Amino acid sequence: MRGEPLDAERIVSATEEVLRRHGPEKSTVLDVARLLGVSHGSVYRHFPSKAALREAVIRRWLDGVREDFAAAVQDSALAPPDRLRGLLTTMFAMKWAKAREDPELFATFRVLAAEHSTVSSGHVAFLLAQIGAIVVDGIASGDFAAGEPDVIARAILNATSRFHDPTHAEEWHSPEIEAESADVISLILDGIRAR
Amino acid sequence: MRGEPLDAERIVSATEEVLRRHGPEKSTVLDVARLLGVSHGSVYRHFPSKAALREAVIRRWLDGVREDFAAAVQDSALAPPDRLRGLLTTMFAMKWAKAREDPELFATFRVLAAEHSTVSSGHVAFLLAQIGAIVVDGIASGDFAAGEPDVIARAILNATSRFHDPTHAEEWHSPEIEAESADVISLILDGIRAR
DNA sequence: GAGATGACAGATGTCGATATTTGTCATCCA
DNA sequence: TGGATGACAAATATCGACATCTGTCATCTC
Repeated sequence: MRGEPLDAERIVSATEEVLRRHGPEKSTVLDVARLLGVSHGSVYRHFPSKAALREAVIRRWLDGVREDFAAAVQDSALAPPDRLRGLLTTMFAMKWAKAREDPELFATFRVLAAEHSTVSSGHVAFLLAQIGAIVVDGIASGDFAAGEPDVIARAILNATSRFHDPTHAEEWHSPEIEAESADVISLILDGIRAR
Repeated sequence: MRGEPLDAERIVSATEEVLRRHGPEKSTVLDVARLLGVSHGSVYRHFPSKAALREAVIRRWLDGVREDFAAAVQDSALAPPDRLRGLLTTMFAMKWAKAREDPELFATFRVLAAEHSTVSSGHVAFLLAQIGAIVVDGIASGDFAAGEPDVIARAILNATSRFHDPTHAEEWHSPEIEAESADVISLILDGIRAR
């Protein structure tokens, strides 16, 4: 750990590791400094506060999520309705997988996301844009009824919050969650389809 | 308070009052006994545990909510789509009003409801039945497309969780919540409408 | 004797004294 | 001279002694 130059990137990685080990309550910047083999004063040279450091962690984490997500929903040749179904299904499945494979870590990031709502709402904006783009295509192709794409995209995200909002993470353990999400997605697709 | 016979009903009322004053964390059965002017041993003659007492409170509270709700959505002469819109709008408005007019008390009942999930799921079953009845009518009248009423009712409740699930109570302060709920309701109505 | 009481043990909560952490900064050093 | 250090004050957290609460039950009262 020692030797290499100390930059923001390494500090963020160390912070992530400390959060992973100790959770959000018990993580201190002293822990981060110890892990890096430096004094805590050095950490404060790169980040103005503990809050800023945590924000950098959640920002980087969400950047990664967006990257994974974009890769998983490469725009296929499918028609907009199927693309939308695929996007939502993938989005839910990715969240559920993360929440289930490491609930502690997921809870940790949930705390950080709540602390830094600015970063979270940026993430929501990204999801809205992804959905909105498909809605625009669908309206253009005549698959979807005419309407305001932004309003429709928001309604879709709102109607599926139980399946993607981390607030509902506990409910994602239910074996019925997959069937229930499929039913809601079908309901939505019927709702926006052209008549 | 003294003098009258001590029955379960009076104990539940006193408990509600104590919860209202002190909140769920600080409420003790000693407080309840004090308010009633009896010893705490007497309370334990009527309820086997503090948990059972709290459960009785949340049960009675939800009974009241159902009564108010049933009164507010008296089946009108409207067609099923309008009845469904009215039911959902009323349901959300009632919750929002309660959460806003006394957030502390609402939070208290939220804690109790979470503690006693059996009671809560009974409440959900009631809501599902209300929605399901309208769906059945709508399918019969030809307003709604054919389908499994139970599945459809659950999908409707799931798609609107952001607007009725107390987990989202903080978000209900947003001025956009009303417009967003209206958009989701319209999306749902379009989704179940016969083609 | 049906119902209320209060003493009691064990569990849980409170509170102040003590220790740790956050954030700053004068100093050091390569 | 840019970057790291650790002493420091103020804010937070931890801990154990003490107080309160939960649930039981032998006893009392009407």
